[in-house]
Amino acid sequence: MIKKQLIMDKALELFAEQGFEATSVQQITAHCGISKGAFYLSFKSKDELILALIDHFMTQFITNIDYEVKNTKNDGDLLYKFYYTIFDSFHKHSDFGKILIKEQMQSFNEEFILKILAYDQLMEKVILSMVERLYGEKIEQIKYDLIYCIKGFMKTYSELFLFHNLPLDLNLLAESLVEKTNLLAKHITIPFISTELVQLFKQPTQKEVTKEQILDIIEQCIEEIAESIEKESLILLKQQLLEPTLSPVLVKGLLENIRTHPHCKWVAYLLRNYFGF
Amino acid sequence: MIKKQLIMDKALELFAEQGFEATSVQQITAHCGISKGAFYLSFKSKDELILALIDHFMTQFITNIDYEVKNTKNDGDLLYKFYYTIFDSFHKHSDFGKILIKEQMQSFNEEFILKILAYDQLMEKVILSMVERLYGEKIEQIKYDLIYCIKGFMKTYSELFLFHNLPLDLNLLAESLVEKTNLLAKHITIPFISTELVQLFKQPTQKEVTKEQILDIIEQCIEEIAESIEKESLILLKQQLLEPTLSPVLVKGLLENIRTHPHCKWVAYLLRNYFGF
DNA sequence: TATACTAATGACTAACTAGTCAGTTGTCAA
DNA sequence: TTGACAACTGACTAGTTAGTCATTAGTATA
Repeated sequence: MIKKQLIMDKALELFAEQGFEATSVQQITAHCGISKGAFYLSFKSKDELILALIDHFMTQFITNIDYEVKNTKNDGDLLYKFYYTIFDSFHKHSDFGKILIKEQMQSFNEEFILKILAYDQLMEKVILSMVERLYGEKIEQIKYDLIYCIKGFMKTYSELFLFHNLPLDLNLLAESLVEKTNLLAKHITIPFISTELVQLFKQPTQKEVTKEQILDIIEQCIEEIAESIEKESLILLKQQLLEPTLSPVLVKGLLENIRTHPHCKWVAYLLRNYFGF
Repeated sequence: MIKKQLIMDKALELFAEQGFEATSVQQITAHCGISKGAFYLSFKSKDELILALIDHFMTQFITNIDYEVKNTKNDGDLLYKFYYTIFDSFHKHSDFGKILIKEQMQSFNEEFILKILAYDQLMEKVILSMVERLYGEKIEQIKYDLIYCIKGFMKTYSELFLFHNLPLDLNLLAESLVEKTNLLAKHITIPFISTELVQLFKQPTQKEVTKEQILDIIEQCIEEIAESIEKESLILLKQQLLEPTLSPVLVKGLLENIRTHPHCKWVAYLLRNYFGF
């Protein structure tokens, strides 16, 4: 397990520099100081490593944003916190950010694209819920344009510091983008992306996660982590999922317990959605 | 020469699908119906092919936009024409557009990155001149933010139709983005990208093209193209470059003669800048 | 028809790749 | 000390890659 993490860390560095395909398993193992065989004890294949990386960071990423959005009570702070969290994550995990921007689309492997696309749509969902909460029905006609503008800001402004490592004033960046977003939200009259247009490319993916799938993931999580409050909470949450007995406030408390544990973030996100928090 | 074009066309299709590295020379030659040896008669290496592709499309691309911007007399149409031309080009050369978005940064080869970066800066220069002409000194403080927002629009909105091939209403798209751009230009008060910040990452590249370099390129161009008005014009322009004798209006006419010829577009762009049109 | 030249071929090399597996090492418990 | 077991190694296979070059096909001129 610790070895798996080592490989993922070191591989990420190389991928960010050279890209997936240009990086060989040889290079990765050399960079880790382990043998080729040891690599294949942790991962079935090179592809599995890549998928694991995507899952690891994207779940972390979306989970953070989603939590921030859902738990900011004051609407006035919401956009600011959104941008701040986004760029803070990008900055902290700049290696993964580079990969994401670089390799975001059809690199070769159908599975990668679908995975990244699915996560991209989750992110859109989070942005959409934020936009709707902030601006209400007034922006019904222009909400998809707004989402695409926000995504545009995220892309161009993150490149600015991902690829030239400049000193970054996160506070100013967030404030600046909040102003831009508010401006667009208040004054756009000519939307380009209609609801019909969105339907046209939203057919695939977007499948709901079933209770059984969540149970599987909890199970896996329980095995992975050591004896702790998080583990106890997970076990109780699993029972709650099978047979609801606890009151909502208790469940919410249990979710708070596991919220920050790196291995539980994704489960926490799924459960929050499942229980309707 | 005709074979070179064939290889570039067919390679582009494969690159757009699979990326540079995932596409082998074998695949390219098979797709062209030629032998491996024949490939190496046209290009010294696989890298040379890629560089040639970048040059071919980027020069075409920037040249088109630059001409459109410089030759639109009415400021009211300028932004509209800019967006229209950009997305029209992206749409027509969607294969190259995909590659550009995908592979825009450090894929592995230092030379590619520098090339694309240099063209990117040329594009920024064109956008900057347009923004300054449209909004004047009012936007002095926010002009770089404006450029980055425009680039953000270009990125997100082009992905929309590059990767899901939807029906595209170019007119509506351009109008919609014109409105957004004007909104931002008029109301932004909190810029993020200061002039100092720009200086920090603008050190490399951006070298001016010398008269001698232009002469070299003209020479090459004259050899490449058949006997024609374009060729005659080129020869006269070359003489003008060595020894200015013709009046500006005549030079401008000669430039008009070569403007649309695919092999001369880049030369025309360089000469326009050199003669100050 | 003979000659000279260029265009084109594809088997070949050397260097790489992902993935395997027989064998070695290290670490425990008995 | 012995035995059992898991962790680990790196030479190995089978395949792909970019690039070369002796050979051949095609064409134009004398």
